[in-house]
Amino acid sequence: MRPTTKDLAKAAGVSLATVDRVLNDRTGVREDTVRRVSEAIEKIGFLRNISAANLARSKSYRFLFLLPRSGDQFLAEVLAKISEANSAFGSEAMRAEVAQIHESDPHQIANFLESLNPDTVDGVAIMAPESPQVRDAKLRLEQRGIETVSFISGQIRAGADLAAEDFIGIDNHAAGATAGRLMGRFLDRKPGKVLVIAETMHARDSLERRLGFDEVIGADYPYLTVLPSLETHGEAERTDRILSATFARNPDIAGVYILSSEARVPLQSVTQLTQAGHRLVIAHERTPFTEAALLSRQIDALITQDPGHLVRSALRILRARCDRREVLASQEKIRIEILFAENL
Amino acid sequence: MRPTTKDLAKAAGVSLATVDRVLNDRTGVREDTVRRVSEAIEKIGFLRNISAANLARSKSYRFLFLLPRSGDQFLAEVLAKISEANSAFGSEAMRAEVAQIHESDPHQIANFLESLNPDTVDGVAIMAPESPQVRDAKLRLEQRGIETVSFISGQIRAGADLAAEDFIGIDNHAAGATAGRLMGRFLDRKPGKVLVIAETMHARDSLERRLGFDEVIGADYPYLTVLPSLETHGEAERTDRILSATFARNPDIAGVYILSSEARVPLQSVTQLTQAGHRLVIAHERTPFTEAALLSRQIDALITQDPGHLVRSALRILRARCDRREVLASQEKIRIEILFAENL
DNA sequence: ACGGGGATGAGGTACGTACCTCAAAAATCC
DNA sequence: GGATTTTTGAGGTACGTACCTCATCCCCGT
Repeated sequence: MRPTTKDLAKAAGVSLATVDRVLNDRTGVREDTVRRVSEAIEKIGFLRNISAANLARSKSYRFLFLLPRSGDQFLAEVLAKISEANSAFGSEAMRAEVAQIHESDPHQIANFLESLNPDTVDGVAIMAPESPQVRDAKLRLEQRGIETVSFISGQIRAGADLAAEDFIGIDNHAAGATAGRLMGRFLDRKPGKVLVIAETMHARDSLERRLGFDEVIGADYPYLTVLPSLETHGEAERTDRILSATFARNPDIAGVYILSSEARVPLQSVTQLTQAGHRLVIAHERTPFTEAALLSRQIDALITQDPGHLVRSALRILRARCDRREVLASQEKIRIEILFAENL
Repeated sequence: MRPTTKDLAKAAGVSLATVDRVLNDRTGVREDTVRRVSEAIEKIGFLRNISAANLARSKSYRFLFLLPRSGDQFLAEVLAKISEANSAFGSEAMRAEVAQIHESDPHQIANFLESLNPDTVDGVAIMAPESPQVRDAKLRLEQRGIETVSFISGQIRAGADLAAEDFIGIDNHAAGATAGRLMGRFLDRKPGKVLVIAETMHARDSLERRLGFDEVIGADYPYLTVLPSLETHGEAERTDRILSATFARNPDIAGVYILSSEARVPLQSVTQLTQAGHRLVIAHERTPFTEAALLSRQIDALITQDPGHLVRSALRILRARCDRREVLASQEKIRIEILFAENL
């Protein structure tokens, strides 16, 4: 049997009340006594029963996902996983809600965060481009007792030694490098051009992917030329236009790297402009669309992160923070997955 | 506030005692009343508070991993993750233990399973080659109220429609196919031979990987010749011998696929016999050794499954079975991961 | 209308922890 | 040494569920 607070009290030679005072950081306990209890905790291997504690406290956790409004399929997957997590974690007294805000306006995001009430929300997972306003708002949230994490994008600095728990998502530089490696190895060893298509290059995520991509190509596949990034702005017409122009000017494009999460618009143009899949295409994120494209060989490889894992990880980390508990780092590491038709 | 049994009783117009009888499948309730309670459950969205239930029952879950004795590094990783899971799930009243048995003797395994006591063990994750004896022993265990799952290897039939919860691990056919795809795309499009090295081809896992590998190579890269599988039996000396002989006879080996989980022995031979990494090497499982080999370019790609995920998945599935709960299928799907130096 | 038996209700205790009150003991101060 | 403050103990209630007992009710067949 696991030792209980009663056992702990006996082992420490104090009463239950004092054990409670020590465990919950209440005042009015001599330092000496605290030490005796702490030693007893070590000695008998006492572990607080969190279920019982939450029951007694009748505590439940309310978390919020702050997501952009943009309607791409990857975001839809994330939303689906959030509602899935809600039913899965339902019996554990956690509830996740969603708020969607225009990502382009840092002020609006900051205002929204400012308006959150610690009585209504225990933690927020924020998916938003980094900006000083949002960073400040996050700090203030934490001061007011609301836990926060950066979700998928918007970390302060990738590759820095920021704790895994502060940012939930992949290292975009590494993701770009992985794309670069695949591109380099899949293409024949002869000169050619590589096209990079993004929704916008203003997002740090896109920049980092591009950087990682270029690094690998530059170092190991110097015979490949990576063209300047084309920006679709999510508009089908514009995409068609600039892609036809680019393909016309560069008949020797051997590979295409679509680095934004919405591959649909650019891929449709690329497919039209290219004969019978003889151009290597690498894209990001698994959605019903990209999955189908992978199976029909319109896409050769997909670099993804698991939205279900992202969501659950965010919830587990927020919850651990609320409980002032450690998380299992290896479980929360979001992997850069590579998908072919074979390992879908 | 989440509805409690009290609310449920009120909503169903019955007493707490009857609610309890219905919820816990006790006898002495009219069918009609059961229906009324069930309807009330739907109506008010009642969800049993599992923490409170386990607390009341003072139930804790004791699970067992039955693993082979063989000391390869992948197994060591699994063992490490089991002890990690023990500390992570410690506060949730689950404990995982390990028993290691010679995998070669189905009788011994069956005997061991037979000896398990439902009072001591709630569930077992079994990693063992399939055999009629073990299959029977599993059935008997389940009859005696001990839950079982196949772990990593030993599933009855891969690709069949067996529920995800019965087998925890990757589809080895797909893993082999993924290796085949990588091999085919990474090699230049010119004739060459591919060497396949296994510890033994008697295991179904190895056979399936080989099958998947051959299928892809045969279909899409007909100019490649896959040599018969070499078996190392885990012996360094023997491996050295047969590999030098094979390389001497086949100077045009362009790629090597090491399909067993212990890549160390064959890789050391391959490295010695090959000049400066101009031979493509694909291996399985991430271990300290293969990781280092990937970084030093002795291995070009690694196909892996996450041991931490395997362990946690096994525990979650066993636990859900004990609680007669559904699992979140998407969380328990073990992915076939592809690793390069870039996405380690 | 009666007995029998199954169905139901009322109420209790327990699980391990949180949080409260009040009294008693111990340490501190002057 | 006495008064004051701080620390500690004892005991209670609560959380949501499980599991137990006993009393009562209703329905059935006769």
